[in-house]
Order: sequence, then C-alpha cells, then structure tokens
Amino acid sequence: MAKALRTKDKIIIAAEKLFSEHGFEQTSLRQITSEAEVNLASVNYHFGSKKALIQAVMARYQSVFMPALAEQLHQLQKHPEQITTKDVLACTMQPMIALRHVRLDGPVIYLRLLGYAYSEIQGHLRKFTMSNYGEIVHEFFQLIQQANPSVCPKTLFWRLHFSLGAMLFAQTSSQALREIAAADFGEETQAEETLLKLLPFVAAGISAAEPDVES
Amino acid sequence: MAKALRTKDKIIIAAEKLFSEHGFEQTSLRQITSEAEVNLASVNYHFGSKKALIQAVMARYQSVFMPALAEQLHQLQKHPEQITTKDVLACTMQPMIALRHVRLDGPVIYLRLLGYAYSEIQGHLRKFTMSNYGEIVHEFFQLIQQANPSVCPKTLFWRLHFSLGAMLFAQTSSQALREIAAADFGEETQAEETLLKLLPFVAAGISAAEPDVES
DNA sequence: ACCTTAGTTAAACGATCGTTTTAAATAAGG
DNA sequence: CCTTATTTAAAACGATCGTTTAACTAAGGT
Repeated sequence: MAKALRTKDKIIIAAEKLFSEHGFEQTSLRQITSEAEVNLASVNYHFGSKKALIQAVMARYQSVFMPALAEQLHQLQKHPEQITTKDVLACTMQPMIALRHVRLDGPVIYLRLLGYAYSEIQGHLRKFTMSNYGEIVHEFFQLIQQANPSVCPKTLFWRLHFSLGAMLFAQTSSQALREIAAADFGEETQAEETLLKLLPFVAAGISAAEPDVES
Repeated sequence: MAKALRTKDKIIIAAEKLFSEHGFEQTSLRQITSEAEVNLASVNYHFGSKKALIQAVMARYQSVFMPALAEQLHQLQKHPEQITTKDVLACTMQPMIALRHVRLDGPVIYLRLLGYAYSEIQGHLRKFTMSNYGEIVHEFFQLIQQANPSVCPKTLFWRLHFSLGAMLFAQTSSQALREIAAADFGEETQAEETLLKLLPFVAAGISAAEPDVES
C-alpha cells in the first residue's frame, strides 16, 4: 500500500510537469508514465481515465488555492470602507505562494495549467470551478465591484476576463516571451517579475473610466 | 483550371471556419474535406501538408491586415507631436474591418485564428509574422513607446503582450463568455461590443504609472 | 496452507490521425 | 482523335492515441 501511494503520486507529479509544459491534449499517457517510470495501464487503474487524471491534477491545486483566497477576501472585508482594485487583486498573491506547499514550483505550474485548461477544455474547467468554488469567485467579483462603484458590473465582468486572459497568456508563453525580452533588452526577466508587472496593468485596466456612450 | 481554383478555395473556406471554431490541432483534415465536400487527398495535393494549409490560411489574412496597419501607422506619424496610446491602438481598427473583403466574417475569424495560433504553435506563428512583417510590428511598438515616454520600454513590451493575451483570450472564449454574461446581466453582448470594451481596458493598462521600485 | 485482494506488467484492441499510393476521370493541345 | 498533363477518387499505410484485457506478483486474513 505504501508502494501503491507512491505510484499514484509519481503519476501526479509527472503529469503536472508535462501538462504544464505542453498542455493537456498534447501530453500522452505514454509520456506521463514514461516520465514517472510506471506502467502505462496504471493511470487507468488509479485514476480511471485521462480526463479523471486531469481533474485530479487541477483539483489538487484548486483545493489549496481557493480556500486560501477565501481567507484573504474575508480579511479584506473587515475594513470594507476603502477597498481598492489593487487590494482585491493582491488577495491572490498569498494563495499563489501557498501553492509552494503543494510543490516547490507550484505557483508557476498552477498558472500554466490554468492557461491550458481554459484554452483547451473551455467550459469544462469553468463548470468544475464554479460548482465547487462558485461562492468564492462570486465574492471576489463583488469586492471588485465594491472597489469600482463607477464602473458598470457588465463592464467589470469583461475586464476581469480580459485580466485573466492577460495573465494566462503571459504565463503560457512566458518562456518564449522572456527569451525575446532578454534578446531585445539585454537583461533577463524572472518569472515572478512578470507577475509583478501584471498587477499595475490589470489594476489600471479594470478601474479605467468608461468612455461616453454616444447614442 | 477554373474548377481547380474552386476546389482549393473550398478547402480554404472550410479550413478557416473549422480552424477558428476548434483550433488547428483539434481540426482534422477529414473534417475539413468533409465540410468542403472535396476529397481527403486534395488537401495534400493542393497545399502539400496540413501545416502548409495552416500557413496559407494565416497568410491570407496577414497579407491584408498588415499592410493596412502599416498605412494607418504612417498616417498617424504625420502628426507625431500628440500621439496617445489609444490613437496607436485605434490604428488596428480599420485593418480589422478591411478583413471583411477577405470574408464576410473575416475580423472574427482572424482574431480567433490568432488566438489558437499563439496558444498552439507558439513560436511558429511568431517567427512567420516577424520575418514577413517585423518592420510593421516594430513601428507599432515604437509608436506605443512614443505615446508613453514615462514608461520604460521593457515594461511596455510586457504590457503589449498582456494586451494581446487579453484580446486573444476574450476572442477565443468569447462565445462561452457572452453566454455567461447574458445569463448574469440579462442583456446580450455582441462580438463587436467586446472589442469596444477591450480598447479602454488595454489603453489604461499600457499607460498605467509604474510603481516605485524599492531597493 | 489457502484464498482473497490490491497492484503491476506486457500485450493487444479499436479508433483516429496525416500522409501516400494507385488508378480513374477530366481537360487541353496538337 | 489521340496524347499528355492535371485533377479527383478510393483505398491503404504507418504511427499514435486512450483504453482494456489477462496473466502475474505479493501481501494479509482466516
């Protein structure tokens, strides 16, 4: 049984790495089991199917990230009078760092997984996330609204998804972009630096004044 | 020969549609030839390979969009004294509309193709674009710098890619997002409305003040 | 000792993919 | 009308995929 758990874990660890590097559909079970040095059939034995393995991988990170995010949001709500967009966005930082307990490079892995999950299995991940953590997501959105009372909710909805897209895109193609940036600007950009650069960008975008609508 | 062109065109038209709906790798040649009502082998006969077909599809739009963008940028440079970020970004609007000459729903198709191209074949498309239209891209970047003299070029580089990510993500998952938005806010959001909402968001993000760096 | 159960292994299955091959049909030119 | 080149059609190829099967191993309980 101790050996069994180790096999299951070896699969998870290898799957996370390969999924985050090449995406879900581009990664075959044979690559995973080869990297994990286990038998091909053991994936279907321990997880049932590839889809179930993907969900298990995602769930492992969500189950750490989401409650931590909820905790941060609750703390922020204790002083609800002067909440800024940046405050709400900053609530995602500590939960990201907490992912290091799942895996040393947990934060990077999780972001890349998210990127692939959204671009490949569109509705799938969203349904899964909303049915399990819909309340937390809703809370997050409410705080963003609270921080931007002059922007209409529908616009904020879109801007949040623009922000999500900016982050996921930057993360998914971060390696290629960092190489280009290094070639163009001499100095190298660290992965964490990218996230730091993202925050002011999306904060300004979310809180931007809405242009007048001419009828 | 007239019939031949029609077959090649039928393949292109079907491929554009299916590629933009499901991505490049998720679309099989059998789907394309079935949709186009031509024989499976004709793709390899007329285009050589699936990869060549993908490039032909992308090139058809790039060859219209990029020169049109160059024209807009040149016009803007005639009055270089008071260029804003929004001015530079607005230069992409007319070239987008010009894609209607390629196909009625050209703009939507092109954006979705771009989204998949970036997320699936990362380096591939970038190399192709830069080697053919690198000058125009560089010009665009220079104007963005000109409009934001107080923001360092490296930061602008990243913010431009954040913007690209926001746009591509919104476009790739626009159908799903518009359905959710309709469910949450009652009214439906049009595809063009999404692009209009994007402009103020990215303009504000690009021109945002850089936070102080503490040493 | 025996049986049950969990786990592992190697091999094969059926399906789908891009591509190639072969031959038939078509159009053009002398 | 025959010849030639181009285009279409059908079939098969080889590779890869996720999944399943069946035999084998090794504990644990009775």
